[in-house]
Amino acid sequence: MTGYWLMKSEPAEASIDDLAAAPAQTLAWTGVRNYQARNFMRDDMRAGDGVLFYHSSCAEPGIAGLARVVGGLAPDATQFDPASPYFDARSSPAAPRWLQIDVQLQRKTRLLTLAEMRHAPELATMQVLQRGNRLSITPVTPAEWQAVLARLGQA
DNA sequence: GCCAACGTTGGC
DNA sequence: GCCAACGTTGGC
Repeated sequence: MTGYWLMKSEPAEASIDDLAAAPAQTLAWTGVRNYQARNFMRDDMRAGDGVLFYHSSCAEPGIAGLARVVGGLAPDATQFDPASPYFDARSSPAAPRWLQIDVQLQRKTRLLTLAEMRHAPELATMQVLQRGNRLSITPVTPAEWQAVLARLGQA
């Protein structure tokens, strides 16, 4: 049973092009500091799961590419680094609070903008579009995944 | 830069 | 356990 996810990243920090340029086109997804999103990584995300790579907090927010989870669940290294903006003084290697997981590029797509997503009736149920949603990782249903691929012309 | 919405913190 | 204050997210 393959799962599907939408993962938000600020392109100024990690864009789809950064993912494409990374070794093995794989990045450790660090910086998640929300328990619900962390629990998705810990409990529900599996190697092989599909990922919609979403650019947030930028001029043109939207889905910028497709990726997949490739495993590598581990304590998020940035929580122990005092120089990192993601440093968490209340975490410790003995009892890490935050996790990272490895994500590999599948392919870059045209930008499916947030505006277009909001106008697409078949995407209206997507959690990322719900009012007040702030989660950086949200589950995507198989129907929503297929609808996104269809809209990208890559079904 | 603004602001709505949400999660977390901490006093009680 | 409640809830007000605060900080963060993220679109606009």
